[in-house]
Amino acid sequence: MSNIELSEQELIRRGSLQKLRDLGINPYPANEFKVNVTANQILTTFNPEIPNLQEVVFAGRLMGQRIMGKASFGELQDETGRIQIYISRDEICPGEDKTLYNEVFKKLLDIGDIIGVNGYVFITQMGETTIHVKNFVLLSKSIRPLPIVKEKEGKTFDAFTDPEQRYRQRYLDLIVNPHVKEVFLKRTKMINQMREMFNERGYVEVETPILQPIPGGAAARPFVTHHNALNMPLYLRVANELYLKRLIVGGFEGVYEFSKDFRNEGMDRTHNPEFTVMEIYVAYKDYNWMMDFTEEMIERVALALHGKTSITVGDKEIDFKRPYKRITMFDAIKEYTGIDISEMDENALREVCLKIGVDCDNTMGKGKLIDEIFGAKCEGNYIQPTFVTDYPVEMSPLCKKHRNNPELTERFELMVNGKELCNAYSELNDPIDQLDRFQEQLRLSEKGDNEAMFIDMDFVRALEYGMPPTSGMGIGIDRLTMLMTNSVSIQDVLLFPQMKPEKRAEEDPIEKYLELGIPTEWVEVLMKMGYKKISQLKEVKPGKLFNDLCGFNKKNQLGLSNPAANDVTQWLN
RNA sequence: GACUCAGUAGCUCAGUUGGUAGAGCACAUCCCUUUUAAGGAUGGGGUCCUGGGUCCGAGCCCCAGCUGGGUCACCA
Repeated sequence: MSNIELSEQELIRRGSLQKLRDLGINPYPANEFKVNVTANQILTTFNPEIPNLQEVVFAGRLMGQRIMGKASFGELQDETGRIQIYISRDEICPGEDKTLYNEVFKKLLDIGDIIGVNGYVFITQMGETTIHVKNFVLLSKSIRPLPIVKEKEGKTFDAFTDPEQRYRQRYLDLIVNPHVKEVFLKRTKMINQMREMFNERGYVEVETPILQPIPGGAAARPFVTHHNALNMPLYLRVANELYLKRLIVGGFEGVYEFSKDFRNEGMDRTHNPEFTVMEIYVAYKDYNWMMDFTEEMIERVALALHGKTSITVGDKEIDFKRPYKRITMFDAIKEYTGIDISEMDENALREVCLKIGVDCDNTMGKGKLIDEIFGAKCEGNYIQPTFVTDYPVEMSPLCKKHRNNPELTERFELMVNGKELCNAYSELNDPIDQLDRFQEQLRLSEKGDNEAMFIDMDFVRALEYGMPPTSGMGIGIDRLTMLMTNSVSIQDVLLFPQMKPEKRAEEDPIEKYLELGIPTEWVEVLMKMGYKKISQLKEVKPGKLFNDLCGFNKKNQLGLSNPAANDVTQWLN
């Protein structure tokens, strides 16, 4: 980047960088810097009566500076928080040479620089726990100014809030918005809790293919890619269900995976094209067992994160204390519409839809119609955790038929805050039934249902060898994190949410300008003035360009010697 | 995908029938020195998202586009 593109503050910082080097200070030293304490440890353990922490070594990012002649204060931020530092000139510079204080600390350090200090901890007259610095060393120079966020009495000033910048430059968000880090620490803690619980029970964490020849296990539009050596299409997985069940066939009796899945669909507050799902499969269990297991898991997560089961989500209070309400889908529909659909056929259901104002069309089968009614009239009402069970067979091609009713399946979804959080089955292990269901999906697909599943014949073959009765459950980790951290957007629980690429203005390479005989220094000027392409340049009159160039030179005090009007004319020919 | 709101200094934001581009913080210079977002004084800093149009004149009005937010639709 040429200097002409930089803001004044960036230029000043680059100047400071050079001055530091001139003073023999390496702004990016290589050696290890051994700290022996964190900000949080200092703030929580310092006791002025002992006193402890009299030889601390600390490193962090300089987030504030209050310079006052012979003595200064600053704030350093490490992973655990912020701590004030106190620096006095004559301690840092005991001799005649006061450069380290007057120049380096006061002028050449900037907010954002990472420094290491050693000294002792004390409490100022104002009652602030502070490191009294005996020495400091620059560990990394920051040449781009940070947004300055200030806080007093819980009130935030000049908060860095632009969502676009926060998501695109998450590193910046994390530096200046400490509460953001909390969300991600909770996310990790949540995942660790779940993993711990599964491992305690002897279930095995596995990894299954992300690149799949058949994108099975869910009905969703996949991302497609191509393998060159095999010359075949491959799909990013939309689910890992069929692979985990193959492992149950292979003799594992409990397997789980935290799985990044990919769906080529719309993006909004609750959908990102890549997202995380935890799926677990346990042999010799059924969906009733899995409901108990799921309750236990979620209650455990809530307790680990909040120390209690009742959590505020938006304007609602949600209690994750088990047991959760269990209701069949038919009863749920009866509860909210007053209509008993349990004996109805497709036509009767379509009439119900018309009567209660639920959109439907002729491509919809029985299962889809029921799903629409449930989605429109019931789903949003389940704020407290509720297991909705026994879905119609048409909607659940991988799920075992209900032991008491072949039109239903042994499936449950856990609804929380009006949305689906978990999905679980007594897994279908009858290979002949499975093939029938896949073929039914194919028929639905031909009928126009673009959400129907692909057929995976190898999976059917695996079932033919015999899969033990198994229950499986999948839970959206991003959605669970949103609930547990009271976040309204999936972007707030993903470190790097998907964004459209930043648009960069097209520009011709410098060589093209040089070919026209334009000197390098003037190419930079032209770029800065907005002539990013030769074609733009060709459209302007030489006289105007000449005037503009000289004017720009003068206004910005570039100190260049102006070209001759004739030269400019030559360039444009 | 539809509708809607927004984009102005490094950050947060003002900007009056359309008439010389503003504030606070940050930055620079100087003065002061144990301060709690902000000591004092002075100063520098702008592609008003981009491209068209209307107009004597556009940050402002009109059209198109880009990026983002919100609502809805879609999302077993």
